[in-house]
Amino acid sequence: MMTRPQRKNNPAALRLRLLDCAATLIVDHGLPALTLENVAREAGVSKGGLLHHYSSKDALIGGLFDMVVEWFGSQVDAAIDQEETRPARFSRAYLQVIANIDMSVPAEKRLAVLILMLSSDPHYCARWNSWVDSQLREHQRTDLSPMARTLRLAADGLWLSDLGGGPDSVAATRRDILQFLETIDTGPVTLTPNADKGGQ
Amino acid sequence: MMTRPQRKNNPAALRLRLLDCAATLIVDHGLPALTLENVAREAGVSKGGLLHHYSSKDALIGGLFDMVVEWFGSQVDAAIDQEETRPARFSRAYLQVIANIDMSVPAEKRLAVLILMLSSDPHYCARWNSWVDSQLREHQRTDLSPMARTLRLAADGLWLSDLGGGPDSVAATRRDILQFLETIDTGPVTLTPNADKGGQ
DNA sequence: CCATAAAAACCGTCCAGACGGTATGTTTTG
DNA sequence: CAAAACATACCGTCTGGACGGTTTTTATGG
Repeated sequence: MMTRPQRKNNPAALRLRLLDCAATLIVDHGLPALTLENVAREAGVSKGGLLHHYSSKDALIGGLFDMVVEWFGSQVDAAIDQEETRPARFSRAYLQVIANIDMSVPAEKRLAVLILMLSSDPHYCARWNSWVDSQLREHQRTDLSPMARTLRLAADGLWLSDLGGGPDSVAATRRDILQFLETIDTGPVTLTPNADKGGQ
Repeated sequence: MMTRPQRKNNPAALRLRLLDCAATLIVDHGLPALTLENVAREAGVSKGGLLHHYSSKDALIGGLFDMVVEWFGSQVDAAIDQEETRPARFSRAYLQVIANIDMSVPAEKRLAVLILMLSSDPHYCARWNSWVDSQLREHQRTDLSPMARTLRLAADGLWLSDLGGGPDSVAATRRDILQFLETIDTGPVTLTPNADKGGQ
């Protein structure tokens, strides 16, 4: 009755494992550690086996990118406020997901990979931007305010800080920041209309 | 009377040019483009010439790091609010410097390099963190608030966005964000003490 | 149920190119 | 002329990936 009759070799699982090992390698030992041999060894297969599923290193990285973006997207979707009308709905979820990342959990290390890829390859930068744009279009009613932007920027900063183990990666200070961001949320969101210094 | 009698070969200038070319290469073509050959060619010297001044690739990157941090530090110092008592004095300057970066100016591209280095090498992460820590210690009277942290986080996000040409790298939206951050600055900075949801 | 053939999954080896670095010149400067 | 500033040639290593072989799975037909 099982859909997968439990074969000895499980290609789908191996593909996942390959991506996970690649992510782990990058996070734990930096980008240069991402070699085909290392990934293959870590996943317990030969280089030939790896190249069978991902016909080139670029294909592997591309698959990794897709996986991470999809995972992040699903996390944000799950964290999105139910209240349809709440301002910065998407951006708040975006922040929550990033803020709640626990780098000690292997699966969540994946997200750190994204920063690496974004900062390394302009190509993935463009793909990431287009993803964010599409999400923003989807939530244009709630997430085009400067506050929403600020929330996302702070999230990105937190994200970056996570990677380097900066002072903001400590749980306590992180709670303070989230609390503060909540106050500016529920606070006076309307910009003072007498902002006159709008030069150019 | 001039201190540098205009020699045909100017080692000091070449060292600067080497670092600048390295930065430009990284920003324009990603980290993997940073090879000794590329840097040397871009700077118009041979690889031997490059290795004469920076005896290894690590030495080159280290010099690049030092240059960028020093440049950023001087920029922040110059942008620091004169008013001694103003809250988030340092963090606001930090934000201003990053927000005013014009990536079309070659010299300012250097800053983008920092992100790359921070996200690549834990070693430079630590050095950067220690720099920030020292600055924070220096401004502990004004820059330890959650708001100050938030300002810096948003600045980092903006910084990251600059690198990838994200939606927040546009000058107009950037002005909006800065304006918004100013409002939360002058607004009610005191946290509501009845924040009870401090679970975990 | 079994035989068998084909396709998919996987392995181990080898190679060309790139890259960091060395060693040894050659020119310029003081 | 001595030392610094550069150039040229070269080497060892690593890595991506091509290639042919081997095992496992699946499809087919009786």
